[in-house]
Amino acid sequence: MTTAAHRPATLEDVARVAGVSRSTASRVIAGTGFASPAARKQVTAAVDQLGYVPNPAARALVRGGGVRLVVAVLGTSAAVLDDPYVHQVVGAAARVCTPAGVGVALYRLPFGDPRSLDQLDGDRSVCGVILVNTTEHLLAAVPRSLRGRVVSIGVGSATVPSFDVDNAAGSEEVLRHLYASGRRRIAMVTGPRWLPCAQRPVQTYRRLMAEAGLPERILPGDFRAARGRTAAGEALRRWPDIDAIYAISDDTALGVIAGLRDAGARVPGDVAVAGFDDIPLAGMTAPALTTASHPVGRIAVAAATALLDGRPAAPVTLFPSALVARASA
Amino acid sequence: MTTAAHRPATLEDVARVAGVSRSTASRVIAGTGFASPAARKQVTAAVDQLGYVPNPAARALVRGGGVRLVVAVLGTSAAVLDDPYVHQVVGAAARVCTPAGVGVALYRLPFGDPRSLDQLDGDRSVCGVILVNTTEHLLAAVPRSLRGRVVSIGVGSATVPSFDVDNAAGSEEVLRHLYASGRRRIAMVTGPRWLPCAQRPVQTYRRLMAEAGLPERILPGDFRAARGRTAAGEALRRWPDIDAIYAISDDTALGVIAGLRDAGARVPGDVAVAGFDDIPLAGMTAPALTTASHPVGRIAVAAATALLDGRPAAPVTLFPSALVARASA
DNA sequence: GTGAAAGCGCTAACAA
DNA sequence: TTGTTAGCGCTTTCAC
Repeated sequence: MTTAAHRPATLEDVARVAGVSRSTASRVIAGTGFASPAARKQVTAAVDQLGYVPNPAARALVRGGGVRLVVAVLGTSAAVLDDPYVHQVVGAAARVCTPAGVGVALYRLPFGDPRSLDQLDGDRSVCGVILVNTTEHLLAAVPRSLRGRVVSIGVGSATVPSFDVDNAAGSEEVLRHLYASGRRRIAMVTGPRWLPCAQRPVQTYRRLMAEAGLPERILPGDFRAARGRTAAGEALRRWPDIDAIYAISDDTALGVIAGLRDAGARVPGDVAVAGFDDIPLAGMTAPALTTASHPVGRIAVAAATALLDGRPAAPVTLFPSALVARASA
Repeated sequence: MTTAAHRPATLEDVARVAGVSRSTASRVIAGTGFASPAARKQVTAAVDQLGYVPNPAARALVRGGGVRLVVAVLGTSAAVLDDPYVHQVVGAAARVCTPAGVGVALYRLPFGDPRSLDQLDGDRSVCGVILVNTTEHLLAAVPRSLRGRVVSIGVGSATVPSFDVDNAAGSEEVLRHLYASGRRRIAMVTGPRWLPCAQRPVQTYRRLMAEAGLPERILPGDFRAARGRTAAGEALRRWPDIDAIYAISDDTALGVIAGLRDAGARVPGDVAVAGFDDIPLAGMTAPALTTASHPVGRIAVAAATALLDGRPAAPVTLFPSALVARASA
C-alpha cells in the first residue's frame, strides 16, 4: 500500500528503504548495468512500497535526452493550430510519448521565416520535431544540429525522413473508380499550392486525365469545407458538362456536395463526388461519401516512435491508402 | 547571426559572453530579481548572439515545477485516446503549454481503478492534470498531494475545479426551440449512463418534458454516430408518433439522421433532429444540423491555463452554449 | 556487484 | 546590484 507521501519519493528514498546505494537503485530501476538478484528484489520492493516514479526531467537532464517532442506546423496564421488534423497528430503523438516520460508541444512555424527552427534547435529539452505541412524551403532550413531529430509528415528530404500516406496511389484508385463508373468530365479541388505533399494527388490527376485523353479541370482549395462549397459553384459555372468532382479531403468533398446541392445538382446522379481521408463521419452523410482511407493516427504514431527510438528512420515510409466506395461516387 | 553551435548554448555560455555571472544572467533571463541596465543589455545581446534557449527541464528540476501537463481520460478501453474530442483537448492544451516549456501527456485512467491517479501523484515531472470524463468516484480518489494541480473538464468536486460548457442551458435552448416549432413527441439520445456531465442535459430534458406535460422518451447512447443510427430505428419502432429527436452530440445526431433516412423518415419533415457541439461539419450536411455551440477549445485552454498559473481556480467555470438554428430542426 | 563522487543546466538564498 | 555557493533528482564513470 502506497501511503502517498506528501512529498513524492525520490531515488534517494528508494535507496534508503532498500538498503542500497543510489547507484544500485538507479541501475535496477533504469534496467541498466548489473545488480544482484537480492538487491534487485529489495529495490523493486521499495519502489512499490513508496510508489516511486522516476522524474523524467532529472533523467533527461543528465542524459541529455530532452522531455518534449515538438509538433511544428507550418502555416500563415495561428489558426492552423486549431485544425482537427493537427490535433489528431498531436493526440496520437502524445499517446506514444507518454510512457517515455515525454510531453508533446505544439508550435507554429511562421510562413517564410526559415530561422523559426533555430529556436527548437537551441532548446535542449526538445528530443525531436515532427514537421507538419512542410515545404522544400523549410526542409532546407533545418539546422544541422537538428538532423536526426526531425521527421516530416508530408514531404521529406535527404536529411529529414518522411512519413506519409501514399496519396498518389490512393488518388489513382479513386480516380479510376470514377472513370470505371462512367465519369468523363472530372474536376479536382486541390490543396494549397504551396504545400508539396498536396501536389502529388494533383500530379496523379493530371497524368490520368492525360492518359485517358480527358480535359484537365483544376480548382484550388484549402482542405476546408467552406472552400469546397464555393468551388462546387465555380465548377458548375465553368464546366456545365461536369460529371464528377474529386476533392483532396473529405471536408472539402462535403463542402462540394453542399455546394452542388445549393445549385440544384444531384449527387451522384448529376455529379459524382469523392474525397480523401475517410473521416469518421464520411459514412453518415447523405449521400455517404466515397473516399480513400488515410491513417493519420498510425502515421503520427510511427513518426513519434521513430523520434523516440532515436534510430535513423527510412527516408520514406508510405502508408497505404485504400478506396472506400460508398454512395457519392 | 546565430552560428548555430553544434552544442546548444547554456546559461554558462551566455554569462561568459556577457561578462557576468551565471546568477546575473539567470536573473535577467528569468526576469526575476535585480539587474543593472548595463548587465541587462549585455545578457540580452549574448542571448541572441548565441541563440540561447533556457532548458525547461533544468528549470523545472530546481524549481520543482514539472514539465508535463497530463490529460487523463477515464475510459473502459484504450480507444478513448483516439477520440476527436480528446484530441481537441490535447491540441488546445499543447498550444498554451508550449510557451511555458511544458509538454502535454495523454493518459488513460482505467475504469474502476481509483489508484490509477497515484502514478501521476508520485511523478514530480507532472505539473498538472486535466481530468476528462470524470466520475464522482474518480474525483473522490484524487490524492491529497495532487490537489490544486488537478482540474476537470466535466463535473468537479470540492477539491477539483470544473471547467465545462453550460450544457444545461444549451440543452434547454435547443429543447425550447423544438417545442416552439411545434414538436411535442420529443425523444432524447443520451450519453453513457456513468458519465455525470452527460446527465445534466438529461435532467434538463426530463424537467422540460414534465413541465410541458410531454412524455419522456430516453434512449441511451455513447456520443458516437453509429449508436445514433441504431437509436433512430429503435425510436421509430417504439414511438411511431415521434416528431423530434434531441441527441447529446452532433456525431450522435448525424447518426440519428442517417438512421431516420434508412427508415424512410424525412428530416425535418417527419422528425426534427437537433444535436449539441456545433462541429465544423454541422453546417455542411443535408439537412444542415441544428445544434448548440460547445467551445471545447476554449474550455481546454482555460483549464490548462489555470493549471499553468498555479492559482486556485473558481470551483466552477461555465462556458455559455448558444443555439445554432439550421435546417434539421 | 556495489558505492562514492561528479555533474547535467538551472535557480535561489546568502554574502559581498 | 552582483557573485558565490548549494543543491533540484538522476545517471554514470571509476575504484573498491
